[in-house]
Amino acid sequence: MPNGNRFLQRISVALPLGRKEREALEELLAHSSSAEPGRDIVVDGEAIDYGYVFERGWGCRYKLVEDGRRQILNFVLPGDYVGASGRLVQAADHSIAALTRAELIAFPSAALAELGERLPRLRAAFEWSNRRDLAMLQERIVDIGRRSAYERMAHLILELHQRLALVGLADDDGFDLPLTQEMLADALGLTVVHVNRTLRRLRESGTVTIAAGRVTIVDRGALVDIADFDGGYLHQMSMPEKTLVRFTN
Amino acid sequence: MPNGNRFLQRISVALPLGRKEREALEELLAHSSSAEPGRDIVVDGEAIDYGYVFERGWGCRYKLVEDGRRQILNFVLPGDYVGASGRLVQAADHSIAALTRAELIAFPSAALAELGERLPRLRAAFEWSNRRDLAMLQERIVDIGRRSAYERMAHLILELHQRLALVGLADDDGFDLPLTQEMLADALGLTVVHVNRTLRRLRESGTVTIAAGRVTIVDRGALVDIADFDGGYLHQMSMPEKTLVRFTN
DNA sequence: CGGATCTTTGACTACGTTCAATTATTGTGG
DNA sequence: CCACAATAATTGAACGTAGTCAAAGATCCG
Repeated sequence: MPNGNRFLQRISVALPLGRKEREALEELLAHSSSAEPGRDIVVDGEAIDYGYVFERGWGCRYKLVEDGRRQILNFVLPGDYVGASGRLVQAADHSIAALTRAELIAFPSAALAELGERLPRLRAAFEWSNRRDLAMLQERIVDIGRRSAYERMAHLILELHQRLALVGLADDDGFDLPLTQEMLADALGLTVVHVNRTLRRLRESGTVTIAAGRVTIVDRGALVDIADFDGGYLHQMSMPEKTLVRFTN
Repeated sequence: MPNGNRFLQRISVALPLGRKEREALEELLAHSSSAEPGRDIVVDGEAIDYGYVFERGWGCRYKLVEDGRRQILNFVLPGDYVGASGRLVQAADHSIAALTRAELIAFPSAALAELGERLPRLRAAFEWSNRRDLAMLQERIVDIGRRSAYERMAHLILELHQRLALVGLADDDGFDLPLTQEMLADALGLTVVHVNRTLRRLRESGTVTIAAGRVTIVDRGALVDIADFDGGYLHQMSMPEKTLVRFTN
């Protein structure tokens, strides 16, 4: 399987790329590498010259506050693009880390922007990716700001399930979750202890089980109810056909 | 003062636009209108054909959860652009409302995208705006997820102060704040009651006073300490000159 | 096998919510 | 311009969700 495939697979859900775009991307590919769990790929405040596609493994975008507390902004799954987009940003405004062993492809962001100049459809693909990130961040704000720990956890599980399903990494009854409870806590704005108790409650309610790195969804309907979940924000931003044709060269 | 000025003023902080871009924007201008306080400008889930610049007045982007609770994602200040960006989204993934009487300019998003096709520098301006929104959302997540009510409030006050200062709507010792405590609560993920108590604490600590629609910053240094504030995320994404020249036609 | 990391549980604390009532403040029609 | 209604701010008391501190199991991994 050639490099860049995961990303192309992912992006194609919203916007099928033509041969021209695919080829250009392949050429652009700077290098692929693998990152150890815990390793920072982008560091908050430092210059950022590359964008990255996670081909395998999980990562997260996060920020630290003064006293060392961490807030995870978003989990990064296989097929996701992170890092520099466009030529606007020179310093990263957050960090990106690998949470598991991960395989990445790096694209030099300057060249990527250059390429976007010539290929509007490719540009649209990245725009789509940005839009999706924005939508997820917004949902996360609602989550943390206005939902209880219980609802939040249910919501996150459903979001991950849906996102993973889109790249073939989940089946109907669950998915592999390579995250510690501390990572969940950092994403949900909770403490580890409370995450643990929340998971127990969910388990005892008979809706979902998390154990041994595996999430088993027992009663999805109940979970959706708890979370007030509507996955629309995860793909509503797909390209309408009317718009698509405009990009066809 | 011609329409679009606030926006041009705002956008120029990051990216001075040339005559060509200015003229194109002026032509594009669909209509300007004013909105009553509380009026929805964009409704979550509905089609969205326009982008809007707030020329005067405050607004917010928000989402509702099932039971009616509201989470404000972000405040919209004079000079800010909101709404459709690019051609990717057809249905809004959040609502936008006027919080005070507001004057807006509407741009048909399709035409805007069209225009962006021809004017890379204009496109970059909107990209900059999106980036900034993203940065603010991220900071809001950290705020709500990992900071206490006290810290959060201090942080919001400093953010608003800085943003308003950039458009000449604040001076060193404070700014006019046309928000009710309920709006603050909805933005910070708190209840009205707790916002009230938090404001009292801040007042009693001698750092900042909020009364009669006016924020008076007494001790900015102390406030920055409380909030762990670094305003970098609000303008770090300005265009470096090296990049700027590339856009000069 | 043994150390480190992660999970789980208990007891206690506290930040923030809820419910309720009172006091400003604002806006509007008579 | 006042009266009255509606909205907003403020405070108290009781409650509950989530945090803190601490310790014991479980699991992972060299």
